Amino acid sequence: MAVLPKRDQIGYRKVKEIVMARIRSRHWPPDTILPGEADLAAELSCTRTTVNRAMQELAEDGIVERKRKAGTRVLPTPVRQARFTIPQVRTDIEGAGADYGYRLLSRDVAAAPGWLAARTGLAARSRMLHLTCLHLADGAPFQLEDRWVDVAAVPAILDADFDTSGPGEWLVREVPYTDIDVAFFAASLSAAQAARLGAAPGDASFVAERMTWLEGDLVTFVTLNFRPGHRMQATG
Amino acid sequence: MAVLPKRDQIGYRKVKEIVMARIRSRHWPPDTILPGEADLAAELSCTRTTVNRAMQELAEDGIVERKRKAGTRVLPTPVRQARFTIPQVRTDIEGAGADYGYRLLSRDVAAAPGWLAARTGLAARSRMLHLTCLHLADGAPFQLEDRWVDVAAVPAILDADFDTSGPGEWLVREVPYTDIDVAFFAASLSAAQAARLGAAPGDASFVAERMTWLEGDLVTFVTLNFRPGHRMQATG
DNA sequence: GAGTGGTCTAGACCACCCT
DNA sequence: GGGTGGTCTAGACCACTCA
Repeated sequence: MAVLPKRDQIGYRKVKEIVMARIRSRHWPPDTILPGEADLAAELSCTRTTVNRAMQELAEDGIVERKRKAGTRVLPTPVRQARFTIPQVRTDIEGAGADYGYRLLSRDVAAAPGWLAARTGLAARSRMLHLTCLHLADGAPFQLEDRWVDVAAVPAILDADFDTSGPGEWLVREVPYTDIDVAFFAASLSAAQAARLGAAPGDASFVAERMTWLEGDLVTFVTLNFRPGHRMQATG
Repeated sequence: MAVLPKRDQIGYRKVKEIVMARIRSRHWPPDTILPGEADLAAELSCTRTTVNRAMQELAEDGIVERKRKAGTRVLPTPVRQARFTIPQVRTDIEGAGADYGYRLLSRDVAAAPGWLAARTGLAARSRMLHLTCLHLADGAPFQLEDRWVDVAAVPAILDADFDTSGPGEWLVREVPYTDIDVAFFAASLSAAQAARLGAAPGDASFVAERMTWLEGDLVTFVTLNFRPGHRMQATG
């Protein structure tokens, strides 16, 4: 992963480091307009291309802001972002060294309920496949999945078999998508949910809610209730 | 933001589109080894540099995997990642169009408790500043903050005044950092927490836990309890 | 050993946007 | 209008890794 500079050439990683150090040391305090790329390139004896790449990454990292004529400005509050891999339950469980298990709880076809249509812009009477299933880690309930799939967008879903593996895996394998919206929140488990997760009613559950889109049309909406105690890690 | 290609030149954005389309249409199914950069460049009549940039971004997006001698491979399950901006409570509240309010609840200096030392690698007797405060939106409790700051790492913290604005803002303004670890989970509110958040004991609260590091040394550890019902959005 | 991606140079034209 | 960043070309050398 780490690539060493060949000789004593200045690379874009080194440029990034130098600029970051100057920002952190307040040599370039917040709101400072940095020297132009050409000037920096001259100072560091490299080409503008190299400086450009470094600065573009700093902009992507939320450290600086760039505008054509205005130049590159140090952001007052680094708008740090964190990334996390979108939870894929089998991978999560096996990655933790546990055995993955799966059970289909229910399957039916129905019209989209009003709340779903309202939130996603679906036509109110859209035919949806509604599935609920349970994912297990080492035999213990881990995550409860409640999923809606638009039959019009994914006709083949009606013929798929979800008795032995979940719809998430099938969808990610078979259906293209262009955008994902994710939200996370906490909710108290209902009696029915708690029973399935082997927890107590009212226990706090970490919930992920995901909408998947293909060119502006909803493909699937899923609510994932994790067993109490689950943590999601991210790094910035 | 959107930059148009100047004439009918092929740009890296266009290359990305073309490759993505071929992957989505199964012209290049999962596990396919793509043609080398030089070949693609020839086919699309552009330089290898342009293809390289496109492929690097696809790799960063989790669409393909690249290895030097092995070439570029289409990932079976796109390892999509989502990003979110690290919560900054004042920005969150004001961004939602509400008035931001703040109250300091407690302030004391103490040795690091055992659980904290164990989790962060701090020396067990480190002197820490321990603060709790409340952030309000339109006058209503929004988030309860419980923060520990290493006095050795940030001596100036003892002289800072947190009566009218929170330690988060002070730290982000005054103290450099290199890494952040974030975790999210759900927890039931204790009676004391619930009273401060104007909620009921046992209500499910969304919790963010953040550790901030400077070159391997802990700067601050903070636990943020959001009022029940709070949602965190992200986009992939 | 040899092929593939990683990165840099040197130079150019252009789009955007502030003044 | 003019300066700054955005992007492309053409060519080169090298590092990594697989066979």
